[in-house]
Amino acid sequence: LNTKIFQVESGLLRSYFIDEKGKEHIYQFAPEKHIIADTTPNDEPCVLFIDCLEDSLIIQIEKDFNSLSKTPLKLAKRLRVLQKRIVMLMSSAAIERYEHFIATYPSIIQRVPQRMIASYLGITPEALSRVRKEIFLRK
Amino acid sequence: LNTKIFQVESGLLRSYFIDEKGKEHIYQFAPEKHIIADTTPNDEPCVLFIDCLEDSLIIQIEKDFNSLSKTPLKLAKRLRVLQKRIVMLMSSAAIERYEHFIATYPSIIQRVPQRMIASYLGITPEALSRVRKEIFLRK
DNA sequence: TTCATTTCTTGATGTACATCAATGCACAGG
DNA sequence: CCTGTGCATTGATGTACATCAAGAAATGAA
Repeated sequence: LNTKIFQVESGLLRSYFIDEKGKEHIYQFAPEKHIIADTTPNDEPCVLFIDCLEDSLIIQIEKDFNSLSKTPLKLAKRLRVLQKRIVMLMSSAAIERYEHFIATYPSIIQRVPQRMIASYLGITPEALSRVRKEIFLRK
Repeated sequence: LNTKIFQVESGLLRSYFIDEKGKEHIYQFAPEKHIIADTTPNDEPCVLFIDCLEDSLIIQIEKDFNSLSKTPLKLAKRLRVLQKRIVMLMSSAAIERYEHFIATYPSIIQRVPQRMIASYLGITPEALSRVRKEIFLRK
């Protein structure tokens, strides 16, 4: 069921969703200390799937959204991440989103295959490959 | 300064940002009962501008993010909206985003010019005009 | 090692949207 | 009444990315 919030102690999780065409999109990577959740309203079916990318230790920090008064700071942090994500999706080209990603999550680059990063960035693996080539050629 | 959260009692606000090319993108519409904020971290400059689209009555509900324990439910609601927004931006074509918008915010359509809805959807006014024509021709 | 499987890359082509430019259409002020 | 001034529409063209297809490179199992 949805409306659960988890905190990652160690390891790496991801959440992702499947669109109408069957295509998978990674919504979030959650390394150590991050929280991960499907915030779909209770009366709607979940949209996010969550799974482990590495062996991980996870704590369930709240059992539903109606009793989360102890964790507002973590929620505020999530809001910041989501705001930045939306701003990037609306205004930046793929290459800029990738550069922002590696600046923000340098450690994740080495821990997941490129196609997952592409999926997180909202582009195809082919497009990410070309973006990386472009960055490489600039130097 | 940023890190303030406002609740709209009546009227209609928007938040928007300007990208590197000088293009404006509407981040959020906030009609009655909605909350609106720039959740940029305190140590970074604000990215969102907020202004009124109608005469409005606004309450500042928290003066900063470090003392928001009284409003976690509102934050949870915002998280849901943002999650849906990201899912739509990543997986839906402009026409689907528009149809979702009119289903979700039917009243806002009549209250703001189309170019603002286009900006919220992440497309140009021209593209929205064509989307609307397409929907009209389907009937 | 070898073979299988998955991932990454590269090229050719397609498409959804942006951009640019022109026109139409309201509404407000003279 | 005209006449701006912003908004919506339409057409022509451009572009960033997707899709499809093929090969190369990495990864892992026997």
